Amino acid sequence: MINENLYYKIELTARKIRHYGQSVLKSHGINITVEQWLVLNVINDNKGINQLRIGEILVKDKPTISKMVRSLLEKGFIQKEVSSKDLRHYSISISKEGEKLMNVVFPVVEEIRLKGINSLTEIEKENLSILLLKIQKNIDS
Amino acid sequence: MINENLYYKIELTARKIRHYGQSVLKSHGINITVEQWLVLNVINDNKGINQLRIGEILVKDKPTISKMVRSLLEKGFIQKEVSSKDLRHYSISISKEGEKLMNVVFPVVEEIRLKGINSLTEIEKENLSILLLKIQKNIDS
DNA sequence: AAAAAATAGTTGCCCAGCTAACTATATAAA
DNA sequence: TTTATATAGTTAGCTGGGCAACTATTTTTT
Repeated sequence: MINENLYYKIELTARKIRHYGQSVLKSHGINITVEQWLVLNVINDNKGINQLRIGEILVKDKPTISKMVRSLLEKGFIQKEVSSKDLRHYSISISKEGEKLMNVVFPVVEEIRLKGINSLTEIEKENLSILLLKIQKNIDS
Repeated sequence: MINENLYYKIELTARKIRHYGQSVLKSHGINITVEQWLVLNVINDNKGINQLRIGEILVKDKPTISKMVRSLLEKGFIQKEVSSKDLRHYSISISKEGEKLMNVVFPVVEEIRLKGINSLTEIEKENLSILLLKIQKNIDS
């Protein structure tokens, strides 16, 4: 049975997390997707970052980041200006609107994070992390 | 950092598995997606199944299954006929082409499965499974 | 200095997955 | 029996993510 397949369990868990996260954001009237939140978070941690670097951090490709940056820009949560040093780059940073949003979203994200992981001990979390990284490493090699 | 987030590790692992799986299928000249393979597999295990039930097994919604069934039908891998008992249902089964494909794909899927999981002990796999289900259960509750 | 290669980003096309609204059939209630 | 409700499936619109091909700037080679 497919449901006993370990890969499928990983995939399904990821999907449930995303789904749950999205529903909590929505219930708080927050108008961004989980993925957009991740991008916003990276930009917040790395003022003036360029798109390629965002992609490296989140392990997403250029077109994906391109589109997400555009939608965050349209929503007014970030700023994007051509880098003066190298005209191929853009320098991306959080806008004031974006900062306001971050403050609202942070506690909600914490609520989401706790919901699924709360009942795991530190050791369990560590184990889970190690096992996932082991699988990733096998695949990458 | 986002990369240390446990949710993100689960999500990233899932994405890497899918990506790797897709590339191996492609390298063997197999013209279906990983997701389509899952659907095909469920149909193969449950002759005459209807779409809703496929969705229940794979935890996917009706529109998703509807589209995937259509594309598998267009590729000639499955058959779809209205159920005589209840005209709202379709009865779906593998075609001869589909069976041929299954025979080709099975060993490839096994190769994919082993690549990531091979180095885990039975206990590790069991642990991983338990931890993932625990998270799912927390989220569902 | 001119040609070739590398880099950052965008666009277009396709599939997966979510929501909401819809059709059609079957079942339950009034 | 007619009306309401439940069920199976489809369609449409949106986002995420994958690939390939493209533009526009560097940087490297020759």
